[in-house]
Amino acid sequence: MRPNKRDELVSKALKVFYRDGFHATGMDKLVVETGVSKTSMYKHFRTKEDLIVAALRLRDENFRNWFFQRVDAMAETPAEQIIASFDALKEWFEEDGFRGCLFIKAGAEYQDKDHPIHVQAAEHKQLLLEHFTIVAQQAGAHDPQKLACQIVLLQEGAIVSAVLLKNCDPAEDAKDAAKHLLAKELA
Amino acid sequence: MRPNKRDELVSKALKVFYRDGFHATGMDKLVVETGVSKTSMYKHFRTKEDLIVAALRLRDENFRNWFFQRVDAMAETPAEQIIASFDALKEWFEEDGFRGCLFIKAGAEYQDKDHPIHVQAAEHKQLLLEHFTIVAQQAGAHDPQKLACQIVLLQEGAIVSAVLLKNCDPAEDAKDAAKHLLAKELA
DNA sequence: GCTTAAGTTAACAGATCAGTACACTTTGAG
DNA sequence: CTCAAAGTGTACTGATCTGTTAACTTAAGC
Repeated sequence: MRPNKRDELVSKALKVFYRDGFHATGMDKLVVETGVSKTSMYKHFRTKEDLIVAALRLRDENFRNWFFQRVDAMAETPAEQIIASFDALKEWFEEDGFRGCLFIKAGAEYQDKDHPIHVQAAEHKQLLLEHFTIVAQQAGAHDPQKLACQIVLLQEGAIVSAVLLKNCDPAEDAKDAAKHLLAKELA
Repeated sequence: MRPNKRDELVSKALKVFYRDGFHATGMDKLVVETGVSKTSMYKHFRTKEDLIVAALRLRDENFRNWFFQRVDAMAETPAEQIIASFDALKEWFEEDGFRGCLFIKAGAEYQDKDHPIHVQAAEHKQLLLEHFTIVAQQAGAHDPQKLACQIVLLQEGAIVSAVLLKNCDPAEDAKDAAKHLLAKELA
C-alpha cells in the first residue's frame, strides 16, 4: 500500500463526497471515479466510514490552510483579519462548484454526537473557534471567547445562507455585523 | 384516501426523517413505524420525494407557528421581538431530541438547487427572512432588509453551532450580537 | 532470479433500496 | 343491501448497498 496512493484516493473521494453527499455516494461509484479496484479500496480503508473520516481530516487541513493563509494575505492586524475572514468566505462562496460546508453536511447526515464522523466534523469547528479566539485575544478584545463565538457564528450563518438564500449577500452582511461587534469589543 | 390519514402519515414520517435523516430512512422503515401498509403508503405518496416534500411543508408550518407565537408571547414591541427570537431558539435547543434544523439538513442532503426538496428548504428560510424584514421595518430600522438578513444569519449560525460546538452558548452569543446590531440600526 | 507486497479482475454474498402487482378485507354512503 | 373507495398483506421486481473471496498480475528490493 503506497501511502501516496492512499492520499490520492482520499483526495478524489473527498471531491465526490463534497459534490454528491455521503449517503448518496456508494463505494461502487467511488471505485469507478478513482479508477482503483474495489479490493484495493478496501485494503486502504477498512470501511466506508473510515474513508469518510479520512476525507474529513484532509478537508479540515486543506480548508484551514487555505482560509488562514488567505486571511493573512489580506490583512495585517488581528482586528483586520477578523473582518477579512468574511472576504475570504465571499471568495469561497463564488467559487465554481461551491456546495456549502462539508462539515455542516457531515454533521447533518451523521447526527449521533458519538459517531466518529460527527466527532470529526465537530473537531473542525472547534479548531476554527480556537483560532479566532486567539486572534480576538491578539486584537485586544475584552471578552475574546465571546467575540470568537460570535465571529464563528456569523461565519456559519453566512455559509448556510449562501446555500439556501437568494437575493442576499450573506458574506457582506456578516462582515458588516462583525465590524460592529468588533468595534464594541475594542471600545 | 381519508385526508386525515395522510396528515398522520406525514406527521409520523416527519419525526423519523428529523431523527434519522432522509437518505438513511427507507420507505420500509417508515411503513413499519407508521403501521401502515406499503401499498397504502404509495397510494398517498407517489414517491419518497413527494413524502419528503410534504413533511417539509408540515414542518415549515409547525415551526413558523411555534416560533412566531412563542416570540409574540415573550415580547411586545418589534424590537424586543427580534431579541426574543433568540430566547425562543434557546428553548428549542434545549428540547429533548433537538437535532438541528430540518431544512439545513434537507439542503445538505439534496444540494441541487433545482431539486424540489432543496427548493422547499430554501422557501422556509425565505419565509423566515421575509417575516423578520417586516418586523425590522416595524421596529424602525434604517435598513430593514439588511438587519433582517443579519438576524436570520445569526439564527442559522446559532443553530449550526448548537449542533456542532460544545462549551458554548450560541443562543446567548447570538442574542448579544443581535442587541448590538439592533441598537446600531435604530440609532 | 526469487520473494513479497500491492495491485488487478470478477464474481459473489446478504442486506436494503424504491417501487409494483395481485388478491383480499374493511367501511361508509346511497 | 350494494357498490366503490380505501385499506390490507405479501410477495416480488431490479437496482444498489457495503463488504468479501479467490485467483491472477505487476513491480521493486535483496
